[in-house]
Amino acid sequence: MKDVASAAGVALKTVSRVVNGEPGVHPATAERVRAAIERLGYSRNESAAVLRRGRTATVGLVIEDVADPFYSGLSRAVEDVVIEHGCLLLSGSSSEEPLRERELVETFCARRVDGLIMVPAGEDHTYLRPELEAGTPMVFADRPPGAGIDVDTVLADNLGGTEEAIRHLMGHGHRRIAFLGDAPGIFTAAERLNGYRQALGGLFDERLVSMRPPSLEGVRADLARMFALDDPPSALFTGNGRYTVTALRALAGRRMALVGFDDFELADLLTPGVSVVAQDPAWMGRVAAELLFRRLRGDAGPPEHIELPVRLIARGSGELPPPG
Amino acid sequence: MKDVASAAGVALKTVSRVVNGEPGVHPATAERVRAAIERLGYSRNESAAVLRRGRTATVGLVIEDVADPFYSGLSRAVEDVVIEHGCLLLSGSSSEEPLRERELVETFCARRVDGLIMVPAGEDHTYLRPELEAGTPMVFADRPPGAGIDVDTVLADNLGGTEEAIRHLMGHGHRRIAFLGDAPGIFTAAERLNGYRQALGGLFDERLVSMRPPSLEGVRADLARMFALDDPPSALFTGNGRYTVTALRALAGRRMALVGFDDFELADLLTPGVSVVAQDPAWMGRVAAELLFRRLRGDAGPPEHIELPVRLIARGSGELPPPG
DNA sequence: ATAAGCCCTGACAACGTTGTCTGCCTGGTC
DNA sequence: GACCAGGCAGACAACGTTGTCAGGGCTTAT
Repeated sequence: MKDVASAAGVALKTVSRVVNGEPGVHPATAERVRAAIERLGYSRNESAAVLRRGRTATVGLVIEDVADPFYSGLSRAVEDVVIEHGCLLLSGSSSEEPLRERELVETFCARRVDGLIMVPAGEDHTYLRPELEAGTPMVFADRPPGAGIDVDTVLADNLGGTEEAIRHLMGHGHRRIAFLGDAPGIFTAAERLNGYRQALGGLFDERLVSMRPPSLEGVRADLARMFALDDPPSALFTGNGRYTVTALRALAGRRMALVGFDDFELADLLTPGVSVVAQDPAWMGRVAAELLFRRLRGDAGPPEHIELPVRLIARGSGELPPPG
Repeated sequence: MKDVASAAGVALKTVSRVVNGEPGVHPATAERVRAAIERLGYSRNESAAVLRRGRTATVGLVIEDVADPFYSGLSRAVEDVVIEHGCLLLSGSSSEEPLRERELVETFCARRVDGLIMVPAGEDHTYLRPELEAGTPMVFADRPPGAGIDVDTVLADNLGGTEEAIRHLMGHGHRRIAFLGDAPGIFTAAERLNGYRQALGGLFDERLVSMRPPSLEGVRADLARMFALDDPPSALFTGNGRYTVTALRALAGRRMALVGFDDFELADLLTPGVSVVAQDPAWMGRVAAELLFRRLRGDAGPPEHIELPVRLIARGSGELPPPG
């Protein structure tokens, strides 16, 4: 910038003014400066600008795993909103590890992101308090923060969606419905289990519930255990997209009624088509990002808790009758 | 930091030393400083550190679309390597628009990323020259840069993989094999078309080639046109994962030999299983990122051009015989 | 002709760090 | 007891930008 200034024969500040499009610069001077910029291939050092201005025009996003279609869809939507607002996105995957979540958040904060969108992995977010008090807006998506922290959240209707799925299966004659999902420490898994339990009422049977990390072997073993019961399940509810796919693979062609939480590509092309409770990750991302930018524009209202509806898509697998 | 210094009763510089783990600080003093840091909830302002040190510990990644499984897999691998090296990842999706690619790159450069990994959307990358001369290392992944720019690239064996796929179909008796792929301006699409052409030799027929953006309607129309020929295709080669899925949907259950480029989730669960030429996006991302960090460590050798092998996975759809 | 006012430009400090250099103080040695 | 070495701490400048304020020239009105 100094070089540009001397090349154009003006002062540093004038170059700064031109670069920032500030008014009060003679058009001819501005043109001369622009020419010098072009000639020298100058590009402003954002770090210095950030240091001086205090705003980084950067938003941090912590998700569980970009490679998971649910989160990559959410990511993309967040990114689009962020870019629209002239900002950039720093993102990181926590791999469902609370420590990595925390490291990511702290690194983002050290870089002074203007705001943070996160899908939490841990259950304790009190470490965020200093940052929150410092005024960094945060939005939790997909899962709420742990106890003691109250910030904006955007969740799906996990409970209602699961209830609807279970009632759908019951409507097709099923009474023995198994539940396959993530560890109960994960909010969405716990919430979906609640929905399952509520919808089943007295039909609930502990032995038909499997909550564990989604490995093919594990799911296979748990299914085998359930099928060995005197009164085995006639239908299956899977707690998220990964489980649905894993379960389909573990079933190995065995025909069985199934409804999964989360829609996924090709669900319609399998035989039978896989019925799902669909949420819209892009919508969730967009809503979360827009909420964040509202905060950045100064909206200081009380924390908002948004719940996005989900919808049941019947494709065949959920409409199979029980055997016999 | 100033506050921490006065709280601990030491000079600014001493705090800086403690924060950076520099030697030459008395353990007791260091402890006092750490306590003050803890008490005040201090966290270093990275922007200032970056300004002073000149390195941002940030890597930029430009891909086509994070929501695409191929790129999200690549993204995740890049992210892991980047984090491993203590850096952070700025990422953006170009949506296959050269202008957006350029904007992203320029924004990343203005933020002084230490290095750049990109899947280019445009065909002209001369705009990168100033940045390259300024010493910012770059690695192109999946597609090479446009003419006149020679930098590190990591590509898949598009040509060989496609040849293998076509020969596989021919080995099962097919002579009329259609090609469905992206616009020929996209490197991978053009390269795969070359492989198709070479493998077919004299059997090549212009009328069995469709290259266009991947919309269901478009693919459907092109397939209908081909099926209406006197000598319609008996097999289909699809030029990437999106086309494979779109084609499966457009075929609407019509049984037809098919091999697609790119593996995808559930390919094995469809009936018949979908045979594919699989590349490994995570591998590509890892290789690209590691190459970048080698450059960052000072390796100044000539640009490397790495080609990753692909492999044909036969699952059934590629082994269907021609009708009759 | 002088004063007032406006438009444009420039000097300077500050943002929060880190690199360099200098200096103090302690402890050991002759 | 004096000197030297080495460990530790601090003063100061610099990174590249932007906000503040002051000033110079030109126009316009009195």
